[in-house]
Amino acid sequence: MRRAPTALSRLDHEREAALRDLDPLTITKLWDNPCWLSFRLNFIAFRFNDPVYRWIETRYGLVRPEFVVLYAVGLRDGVAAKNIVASSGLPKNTLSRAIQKLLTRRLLKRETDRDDLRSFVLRLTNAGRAIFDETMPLMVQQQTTMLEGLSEAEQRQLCELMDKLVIASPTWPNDLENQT
Amino acid sequence: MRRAPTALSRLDHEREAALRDLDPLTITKLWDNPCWLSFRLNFIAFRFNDPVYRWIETRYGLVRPEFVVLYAVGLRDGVAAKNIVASSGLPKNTLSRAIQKLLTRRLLKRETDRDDLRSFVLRLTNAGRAIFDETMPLMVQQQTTMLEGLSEAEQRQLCELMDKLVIASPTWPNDLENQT
DNA sequence: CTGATTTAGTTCCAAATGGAACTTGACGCT
DNA sequence: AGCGTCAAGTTCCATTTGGAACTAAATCAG
Repeated sequence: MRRAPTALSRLDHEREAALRDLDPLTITKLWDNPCWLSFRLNFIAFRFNDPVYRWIETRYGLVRPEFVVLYAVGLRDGVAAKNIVASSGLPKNTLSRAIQKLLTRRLLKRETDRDDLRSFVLRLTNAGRAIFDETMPLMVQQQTTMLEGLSEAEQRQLCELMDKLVIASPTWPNDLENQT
Repeated sequence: MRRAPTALSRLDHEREAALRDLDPLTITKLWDNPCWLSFRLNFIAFRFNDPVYRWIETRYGLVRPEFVVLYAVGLRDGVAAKNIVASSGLPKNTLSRAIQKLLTRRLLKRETDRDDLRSFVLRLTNAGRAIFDETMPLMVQQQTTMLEGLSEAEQRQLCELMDKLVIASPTWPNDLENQT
């Protein structure tokens, strides 16, 4: 027996529900698309990002780049703008402005880096930390909900597979044309 | 034996390379982040999307929303703007403009939908199809390269796990606050 | 059938975005 | 030390973006 009958029918039921709720073009992009990987990645990521950014915006009046900064500094106290640029893919002037905004709102503070006078060390203020601490559990909850459809073992598998991809990523080409 | 020694050392070598090439903050976001899922999704998706969009822009002068339209119509001839809106998450005015641009560049044509006179049926012209046909193999190649670090079995696993997530996605909340 | 509501797509305009130039400091190299 | 190149962050400004209002067609309620 490959799969328990109940599991099968449940999956079929859910598949039906999914096919009913999703736009036909979305279904094509997900299941009839040679580039299934990127579209599924984007699709799943969007179902996480979109609620998070809308929450952050309506609750705290922080727009996307601002929250990117707050979250980054929350995760790793003392980073510089350049690190956020490198890790987010956002242009540095956008992030510069986001940092200014957070500074004037006193959610962020900074001091010049003793080792590199061009650079600043960023830290959250108590108010900034409060937003981070309030938001993190909601984000974790959203992630938990999203992973609930997978068993413990499957969640671990997913984590490991994505780990392998990330580890391999430095070898991937940065340009389409450089593929021989 | 859990893992062949060569595989282990190879992984360690690659892990070291990854840790060396990536910004410290990126490493934190990937491996020391309660919300590992979304960041890894975004990270891997970005390594695909970014080369693709830069190629499309420099090669054909198409910006992101324009290529989103071209790709969507290429995948599924006869879709309407509303489908592209629903499947891409881009606002409808942005897509409206992208469609106008493609129409004037004669990469796209449209006819009114006989069943709904508000709506249009979109199709690629030969010129539009040529771009799609030229780009698709490069995108598939990029995807293949990205998946090369995984075995056949692992690739299938990844595909199935993402499938399950997508199938479950209609049950995920659309708002952070609605979590009880 | 008629009026009220919803939907597909467009237009308007204030705001966000991001490439490019700029400023200041770091890091070669000789 | 002196000069050329590079890097961190900011500023400038033309372009893009996207919320909101709009038009016209479809759908629903009575």
